[in-house]
Amino acid sequence: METTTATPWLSAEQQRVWRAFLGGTTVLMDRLDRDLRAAHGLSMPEYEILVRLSEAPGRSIRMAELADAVAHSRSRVTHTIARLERENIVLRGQCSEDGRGVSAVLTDHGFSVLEAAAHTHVQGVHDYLIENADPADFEAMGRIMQGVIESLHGRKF
Amino acid sequence: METTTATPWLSAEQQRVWRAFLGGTTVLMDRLDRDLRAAHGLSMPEYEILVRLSEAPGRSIRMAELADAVAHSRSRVTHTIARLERENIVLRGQCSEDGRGVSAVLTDHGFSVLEAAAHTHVQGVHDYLIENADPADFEAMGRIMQGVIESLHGRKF
DNA sequence: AGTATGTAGTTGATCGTTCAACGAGATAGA
DNA sequence: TCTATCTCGTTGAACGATCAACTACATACT
Repeated sequence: METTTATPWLSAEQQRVWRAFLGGTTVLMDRLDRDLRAAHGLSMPEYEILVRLSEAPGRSIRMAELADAVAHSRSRVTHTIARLERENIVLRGQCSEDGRGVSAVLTDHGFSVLEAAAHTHVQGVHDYLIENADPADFEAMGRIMQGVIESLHGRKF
Repeated sequence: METTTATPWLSAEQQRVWRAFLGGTTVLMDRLDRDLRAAHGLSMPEYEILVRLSEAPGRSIRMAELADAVAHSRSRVTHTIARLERENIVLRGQCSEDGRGVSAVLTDHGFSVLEAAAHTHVQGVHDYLIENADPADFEAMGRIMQGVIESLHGRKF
């Protein structure tokens, strides 16, 4: 007789946690995004990209690498960088060593926008997430999400 | 002398956790969404709405209440329900007791779509998230996200 | 009753993301 | 060298979310 693998249903408790996760990430991301937009005209995805650029040598990263770092599609990064370029926050540079390569570079203006935005963002993360969280719980969440990344994103980040 | 409240910077460890959270939710949601779309033509937001409807008395919830339950704007819910209505998964009903009220109702066809989708979804949540997570860590994440919801979503969910 | 204010839900424009298709340069094999 | 095949990055169309404006009904006040 054949054994069909039954779908492993979630326990009531697991379901409760999963829903809290869904709802929590929704309101948290939404709020951080709104705060950033209101104060600096920057969306969360844009902000994340700028952070990566600011930390890279030469404040410059190749498009594909950038896409991988923030886990967005290449197309998405192309569009996002195009928008940021229009605002003079980043610029595109030809990549030496690879004729196809294009790298995004954070401008000085972009860097100062990011510096300002970082305050808003970090304050939000602190107030909405860290403030009322038990540090041990916070660590636990880190372990879990790190595991998720490793299993779904081919061991990156 | 005046004391300006300094931005409470994140520790290296907190930053590590926060980035894992950002990256993890991105790849996790993306994957769950893709699985659902590929197998049942349903997005995550759509799926969440159907779950709420399926649990409600009469498989029916008023638009505003639904919007609040999934933490989406009313406009967004209107559009989403409109799409689902086109596919005969939900239908709109006039709400008795309130002339303005409209309630979304899950159709029988919608219910069977949801039943099928639930297998895919739950399997995903299990495989990508729960499987390799320590149960205590998982509980910890639940506490944190519950706290986030309570502070940002006016104590709902 | 009549007016003002608030809430429910919708609409259409705009903006950001996804998707499929593409051009161009790199890489590997015959 | 020639020709696959792969990766890089872009493009434009389609789709979904956001936003401001709006209609219609409800509620509260006078």
